[in-house]
Amino acid sequence: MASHDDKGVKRSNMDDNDQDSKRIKRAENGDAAPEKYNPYLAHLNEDGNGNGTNGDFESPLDAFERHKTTAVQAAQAEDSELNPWTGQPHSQRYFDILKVRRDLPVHKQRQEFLDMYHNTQILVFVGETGSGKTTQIPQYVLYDELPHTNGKLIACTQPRRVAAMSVAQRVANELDVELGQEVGYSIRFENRTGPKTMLKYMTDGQLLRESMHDHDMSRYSCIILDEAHERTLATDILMALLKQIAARRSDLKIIVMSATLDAQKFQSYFYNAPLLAVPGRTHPVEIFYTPEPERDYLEAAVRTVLQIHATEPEGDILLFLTGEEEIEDACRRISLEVDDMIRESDAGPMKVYPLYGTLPPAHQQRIFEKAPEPLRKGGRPGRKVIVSTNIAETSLTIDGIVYVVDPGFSKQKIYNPRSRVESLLVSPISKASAQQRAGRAGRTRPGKCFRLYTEKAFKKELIEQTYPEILRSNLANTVLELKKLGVEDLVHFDLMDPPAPETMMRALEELNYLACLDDDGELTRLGGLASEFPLDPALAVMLISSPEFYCSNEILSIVSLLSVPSIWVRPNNARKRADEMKMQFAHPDGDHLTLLNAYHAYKGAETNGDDMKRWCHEHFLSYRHLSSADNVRAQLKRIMETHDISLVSTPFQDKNYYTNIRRALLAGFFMQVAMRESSNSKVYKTVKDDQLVMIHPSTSVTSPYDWVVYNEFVLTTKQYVRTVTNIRPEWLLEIAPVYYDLDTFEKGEIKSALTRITDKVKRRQAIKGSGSAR
DNA sequence: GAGCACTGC
Repeated sequence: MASHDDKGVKRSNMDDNDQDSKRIKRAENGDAAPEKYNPYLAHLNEDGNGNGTNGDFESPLDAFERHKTTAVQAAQAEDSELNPWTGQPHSQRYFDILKVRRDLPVHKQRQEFLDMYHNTQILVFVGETGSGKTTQIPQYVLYDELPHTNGKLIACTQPRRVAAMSVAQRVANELDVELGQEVGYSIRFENRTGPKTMLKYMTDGQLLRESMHDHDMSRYSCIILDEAHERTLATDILMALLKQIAARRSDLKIIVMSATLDAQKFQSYFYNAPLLAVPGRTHPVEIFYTPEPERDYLEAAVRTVLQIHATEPEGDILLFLTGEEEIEDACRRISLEVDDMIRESDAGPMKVYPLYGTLPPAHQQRIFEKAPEPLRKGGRPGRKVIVSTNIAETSLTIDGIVYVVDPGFSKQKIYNPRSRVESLLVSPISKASAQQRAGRAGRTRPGKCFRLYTEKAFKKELIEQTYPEILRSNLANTVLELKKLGVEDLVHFDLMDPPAPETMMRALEELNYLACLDDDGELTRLGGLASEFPLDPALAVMLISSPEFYCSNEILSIVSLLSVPSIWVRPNNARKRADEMKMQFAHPDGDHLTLLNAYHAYKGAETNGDDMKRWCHEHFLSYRHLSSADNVRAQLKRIMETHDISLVSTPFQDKNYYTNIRRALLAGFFMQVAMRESSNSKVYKTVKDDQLVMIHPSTSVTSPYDWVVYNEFVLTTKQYVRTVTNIRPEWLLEIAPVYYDLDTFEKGEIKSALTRITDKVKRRQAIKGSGSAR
């Protein structure tokens, strides 16, 4: 990100300078001059991409006054022959889309929106699905902010990349401009904006990253936070930051957009900002509850789907379950039962589709296939049922769903600051989630939602909103970001839902041990550097320290591989072969080293000119995740280069090649170390936390030493440490002397083991010393 | 001898 961000900063300065000179010129000519005072339009003549447009055109916008425009004025400009932003003739498609846009619920309230926008700095906007807020509001702002007059951009954030990309494309079409020109988007790995860009869709995390180098967000005149009700970590931090920035920058406007449920909360958080609500456009959904609680929700879910198929009219079904295994199981059971139904009672055909995030994209696409035809002419209609995780609640919308089956559970991340463990737990959903799920049935016509819990449970037991991410996460990364963002006082940083003090303390403690924060809580040089990387602090510190261990190239690869989903593919019907393939890459001393071997093999085959998709398939490796790791690696490498972190390797023939890497792992992960309970035991105890753990069975470590460093702690049926590598305990005292300071170490087996080792090392050194003296 | 809800930088 460093390189293109640098460009971004330079560019915006250029624009500003450009703008200044134009502004002066404009002042000389007086306000009426319709001359080309538009820095964006000026490029049309220069860069050769302007299709020969003449920048000297009379735009209806010339008569507009910033923050004083009306809906009528804007509509007239939109109706004109020539595009007011580019001077190009409007296409027929433009007018076709314009007609549709004017039919959106939000359109009726354009003037009302402008009146409010003109009179406030912060505005809360509430619009349900189908209101058109994501595409229209930024355009209404565009016609009022007139970015060509001050060179500042309008930003609209989204929690997900796909949304930022697809909405930007849609709005570019609506404005009849080319994507990446006047309208663009910016997401990790892809910046499709240019010197002419006025409206920029971006991920919330991307705006947060940007603001680390521009604390006032000075490039923007208006920032729109969309889908704020989702309460992502990035959105929560942005809201608190924007509250502060708004006090410093009276010229910055902020719009917070949300679905209805929590609107008042946003309003009061932003000093009782005015609120505008626009109805959505959805069909009614009838809700059914079970009279009695269900003992086995999976069984009940399968039964309900079959019952819908047998008794309800045509229409597709969406069933929400919690995870891959459960979904595959349910799909099998439904398919079997439907076969029986067809044989026994002449039911229509039903196609069953699983849907979850780790499913390859090509398989995900299958859910959009049409429902099957009746088995014979005039037979009972066919339908499809999609069995999905929460991914269908927000990320993916499927048209044609008429029936939703909601057992009321989802897997949620929870964080326990005491044990410092993040884990996934099947938990009851919130009322807001239940409503969102039900809404999925009413997108194309009136639908039905079957809740597999009682109405009483819905009212009394479900919480209103899912807890925001900030309350469910390890905040080490966030605290580091905030320090870099210049937030001095974390305790009084005005977050909408402040996390537990213990979570904050844990994060500060962790960053202090990593030497990212000093004892006064101030950002150190290392901390500043670590915050430049889009990584967890431990990974960043490991990467920054790796040149000292002569293996930064290798650690860079390992860090990238640890930053993407698992590269190992293990299909249910070929587990044994997959495990055998993995053995080819296995390094006896560590899973980190095994990952590295697989990556090197991958790069080798690539250089060989092999068909990489095929190669990966043959070797049971995920092409998707390996190429994504490659992408991450390139980004991290750029950041290392900009900060003069050298890329070095120990020669592969050197006997210390792997030892150096194993030692470097400890530079970041010295807090994630476990010691074997006794020499024959399979049980390990984690350092300082004293958790009893086993090594995850997926490991390739054949003969575990008494000490291992681990990448993650997973809590499932048992407590496991996953991705482990053998280490020598004396390295700990050498590489992390503060954390392993025996004077402050709590009494126990680990302390005594470490004490024995120190003594041994001392003795050895004494012998060596006396030996050389002789 | 297990199993990755979902995002994001």
